[in-house]
Amino acid sequence: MNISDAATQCGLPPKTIRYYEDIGLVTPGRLGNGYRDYSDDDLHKLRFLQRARGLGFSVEDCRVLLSLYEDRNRASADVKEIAKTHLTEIERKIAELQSLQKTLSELVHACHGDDRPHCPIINDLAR
Amino acid sequence: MNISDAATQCGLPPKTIRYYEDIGLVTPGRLGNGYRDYSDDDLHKLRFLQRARGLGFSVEDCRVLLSLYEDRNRASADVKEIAKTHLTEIERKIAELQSLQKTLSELVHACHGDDRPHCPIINDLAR
DNA sequence: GATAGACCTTCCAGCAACTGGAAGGTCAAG
DNA sequence: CTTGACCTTCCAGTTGCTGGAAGGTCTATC
Repeated sequence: MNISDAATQCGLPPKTIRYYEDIGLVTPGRLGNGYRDYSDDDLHKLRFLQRARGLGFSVEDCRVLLSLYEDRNRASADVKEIAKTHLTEIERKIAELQSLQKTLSELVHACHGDDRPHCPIINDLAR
Repeated sequence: MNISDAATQCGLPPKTIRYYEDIGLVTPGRLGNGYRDYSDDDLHKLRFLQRARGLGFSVEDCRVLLSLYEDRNRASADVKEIAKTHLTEIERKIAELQSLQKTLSELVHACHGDDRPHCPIINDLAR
């Protein structure tokens, strides 16, 4: 299967799929004309990557997850550890954004938003 | 005032301050020996940038906010518009992260995390 | 005056994870 | 036999810094 069909199947753009090959995540075979040729196994890995990236795992996490995916003797503890660490990071980011959201929404509410120069947002930034 | 003192005053690393000069945000004067010399006005701008970046505004937003900060005839509506757009974006990110958080915490809970290979996390990624 | 250490300068490279575009090869249809 | 849609590689750009190298300057001490 060529790259654009593979792209359609896994939901990743061809550019991204080539990039994943560059960094050694999924290396397809090649046809005589030099075109990439994706096997079912390659497609499974690409879909796996698409899902894992969609859940916000870093590409390096994905690399490890992919190797665990392929390892029939993996310990689920290894997978869980990565996911837990990632989850903690997500929760940290949520808290950080919620704090920004609170401050910003207060400022936005306090600002009249008319044609006059007085502006609590600017005043807060300048304090 | 030299760059490392300015850095202490505004809470930004010297490298970042130089970078802001590179991209035309705050351009200090120079002493005879070529060293940067930060005025009070420069310091106000740097502190403004530090706050605005801390609230998650992009550097390009900061550039506009800084020009509004310096514009005595600004309309507060222009400031409010930028802040509102940014706020919306933050709220979008929070929602996105909360969705990831929900999915991931379910998966983490479902995974035994022992030395056996069975793993709901991997299974979900591979589905 | 020499020297050490702490500054300062510029410039170049790299991070994450792609994305866009150029230049050129290949293939199927009409 | 040409058109258009693929494919290939390679290089550059994105965001917002950050690290490091190579070299100049300043101050204190010996």
